[in-house]
Amino acid sequence: MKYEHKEIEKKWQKYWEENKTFKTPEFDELDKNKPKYYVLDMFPYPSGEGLHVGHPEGYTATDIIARYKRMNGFNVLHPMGWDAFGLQTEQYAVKTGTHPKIRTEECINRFRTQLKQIGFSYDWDREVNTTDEKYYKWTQWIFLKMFNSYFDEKENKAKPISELEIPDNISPQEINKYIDSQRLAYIADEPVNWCPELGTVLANEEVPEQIEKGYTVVRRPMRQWKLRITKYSERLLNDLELVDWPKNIKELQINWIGRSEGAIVKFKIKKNKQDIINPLKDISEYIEVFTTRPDTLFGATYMVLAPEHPLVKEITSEENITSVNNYIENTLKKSELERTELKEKTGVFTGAYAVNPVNDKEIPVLISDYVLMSYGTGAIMSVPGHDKRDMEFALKFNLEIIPVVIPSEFKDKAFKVIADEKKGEIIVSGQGMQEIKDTTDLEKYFEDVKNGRTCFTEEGYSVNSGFITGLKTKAASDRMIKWLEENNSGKRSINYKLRDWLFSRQRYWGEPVPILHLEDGTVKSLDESELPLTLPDIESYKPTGTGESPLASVANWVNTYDKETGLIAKRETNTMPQWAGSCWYYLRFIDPHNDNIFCEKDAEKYWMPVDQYIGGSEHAVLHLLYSRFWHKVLYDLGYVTHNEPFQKLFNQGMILGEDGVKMSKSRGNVINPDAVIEQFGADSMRLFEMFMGPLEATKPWSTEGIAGMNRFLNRVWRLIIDERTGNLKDIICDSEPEKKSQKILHQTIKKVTEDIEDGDMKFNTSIAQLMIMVNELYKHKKLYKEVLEKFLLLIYPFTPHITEELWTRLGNVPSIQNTEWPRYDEELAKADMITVAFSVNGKVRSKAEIEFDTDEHTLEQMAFDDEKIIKHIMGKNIIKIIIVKNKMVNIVAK
RNA sequence: GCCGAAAUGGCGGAAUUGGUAGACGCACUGGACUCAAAAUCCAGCGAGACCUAAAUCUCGUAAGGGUUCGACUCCCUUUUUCGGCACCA
Repeated sequence: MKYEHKEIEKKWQKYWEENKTFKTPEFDELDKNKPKYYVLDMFPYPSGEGLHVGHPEGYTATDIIARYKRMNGFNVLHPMGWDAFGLQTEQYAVKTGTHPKIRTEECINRFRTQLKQIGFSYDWDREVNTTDEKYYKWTQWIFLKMFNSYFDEKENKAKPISELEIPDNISPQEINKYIDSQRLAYIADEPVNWCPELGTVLANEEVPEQIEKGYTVVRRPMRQWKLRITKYSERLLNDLELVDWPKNIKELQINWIGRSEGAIVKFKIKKNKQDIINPLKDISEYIEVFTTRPDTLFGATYMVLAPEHPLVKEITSEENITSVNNYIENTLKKSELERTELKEKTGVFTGAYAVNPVNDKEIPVLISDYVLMSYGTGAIMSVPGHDKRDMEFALKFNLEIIPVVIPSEFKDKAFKVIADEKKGEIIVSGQGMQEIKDTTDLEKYFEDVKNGRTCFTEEGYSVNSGFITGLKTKAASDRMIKWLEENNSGKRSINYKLRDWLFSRQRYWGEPVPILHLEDGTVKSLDESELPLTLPDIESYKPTGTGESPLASVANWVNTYDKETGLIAKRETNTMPQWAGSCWYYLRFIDPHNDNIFCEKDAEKYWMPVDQYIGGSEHAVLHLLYSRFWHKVLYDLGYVTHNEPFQKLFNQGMILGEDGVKMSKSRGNVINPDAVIEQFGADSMRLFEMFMGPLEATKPWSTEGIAGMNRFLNRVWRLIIDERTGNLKDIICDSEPEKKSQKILHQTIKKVTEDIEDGDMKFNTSIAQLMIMVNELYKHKKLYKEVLEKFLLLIYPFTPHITEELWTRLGNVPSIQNTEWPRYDEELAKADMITVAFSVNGKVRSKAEIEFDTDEHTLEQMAFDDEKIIKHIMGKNIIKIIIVKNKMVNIVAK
């Protein structure tokens, strides 16, 4: 009887389902004395195309871990669900008129069937679906928690809005406005990323991907919901140290958060050379700039504002109004892409001047689109000598360049250093130096900077900079900040690139935002008891294009009233972005059917954090940053007990087509997992995906490769089953295994155990060892049941179906899952005989088989007795002998 | 441009507290079995030198240099590929 993968796989999948083999007991019934292990996949978006071979790669790895951990006595949580809100389904609805709910269900059913075919050991009773009302009720609930919270700067954490202190100087009319301005979820009326083709706005994090897909993204002012993720910049950055994540993902988040240290400097403004604007009463007396190089302040020769800067209109002088307005208009017309494209710098003069606080020098104020309103203060001081962009701009507009930093190698030529016992070093300018060194290259450097031939942007020593001249960049910056603070002209400041999260979408297929807009103009949240706020049925899913969601047209849904006050109200018609549901799904898996709370606290405390999280790196700054943020809010409010959700993260690599390029329909190189399973079986596919190489590597698919895996499983089958009779092979016996079999077995246990335990996800070497063991057993005349059983246990996490079958055929009771993982004996796992290399001058000249742990002296003797070695050292002087036990002997001879 | 990862046979890959380079699989070649094929089994398989074989030797882990008795592994320089960011002041 041959190995019939189809029959066997169907049989065991049915068995597992009927017996709920992989069910994680409810929290009440759980044996809490056992250690826990939460192993999670990034749940998929169930697209219409179904699963592709990339999905099962990570899922197989987590499945191996889950099965292994269960065998090692852990309570394992290994769930699966659906991230099912999304534009693709909605676009399909627009095209076909099919309700997204129906389409979503179809896709989910397809995905579920496919996943079950691969034999993953999920606890399907915990399946979640982000589009299910029972699920998104809690997504909305968490949103309300954010709406009803503020960020306490002193304690660096979120707190309920009821604890917000209202400053004394706020009038009663303004209180609501003040409260609204502090909420973690708030409405902002600012330029946003508008995508006309999709008919919706996008988060900053989403823009690059959509542009790559060929969509356009323009900046457009709109009233939008935002989440105050920027308040968590520092914690999101610092807490990366607490988690075991790949370096590159941490790096991506660090870059995205983009912390930079520096100072804010206040510049007084003159509308023209004579007047100072409203010096006493107006707050626009100053314009603030952010700089990371306060040490270069003496080199600031002009100031540039972003065209959208609110003070531009105020400071522009009469004669410059036309050109300034034209420029602003042109900028606003540009898309985000055009705006950030590197091109020749443009800009116009406002007619105003700023006063440099350190030397009272008047410098012109210009506007240019290379300064972004969204970063820092939207204004910069320009130091063209030491900033490339400023240099480029200065050369084009013929602005002054002053060198204020020199590279370290010029230090001795520029300064004379006199040691002083009390004050350390006193620096005297180069002009007064007694021993004048050749300073021509220093002078050339100054000339080059002034002429724009050189732009030195690195750290060095300050020159031409008054009280900081002679100081190293770091010290000069500190000294400057101190001066600014003493003179009320600025302060130390830390800036982040991270922006608040644009959280609303003008689409139908998302969680409705549970907010009412009352007739008196106030904004009010629904009561928790009113959740879920469900999506109404609708005529057309088409985006309106006006920036309003299709929900706006459902009058009987939109128009309502406030139960508390009786005021007429309109519902918020924006929905939440796709990322919302995935921000907390890992918590719902812990307690998926609870109607009273999103996740019961004791259960949360037991299961969290996720011990191992596996998914693609495309979520590095989207899902992984957003969910960390939500988790921290929930942590601050006391709903979860851990600061970070995902302790250990691993990114699987991409699987390419057989031609070595990314799989795509247009290239026709897409591999369909259904066809692979049909031909070779799920076990072969699982085994092959793990054998292709380390999990994180990007590697091409190979049909011939998977045929090889199938061949191997056939070999495993025939090792135990006699194909002619269908019975066990005659050479299998019950007696105590002899040493040769024990040896290979224990070596294999050791290798596989260590490979799974070390977390490197290099299962290719475990499989190689399993193959070596099979090859070895084929050479044996006698097979021992015990050895075969342990072999099955070892390969079980990789290929569960065939092993369940062989396990029962060897006379055992299913499921093999309930058997303990085998232990190895270190002594038995050691090799008896080992090959050592004898080399002369580092070149291997001979080898010998010897007993393991043969002592150094014997090794040396053997080397000198070796004929080939004698040949190579004859007539030479022995200079040195290096002996490494169990490895080699090297003789150095001349 | 900046940051990160990587480069080993025909292919996927293995080997690092520095110690036999190429485990394991694929492809390929030869043989056995067969009327034949498939399947299976056995053997070979980095390049080169000597007519052939064995033996032996030389070269070989992107390129060049260095440290060392000994380097895929450590250090410096360069090239290429992939991923990310990109006027972030």
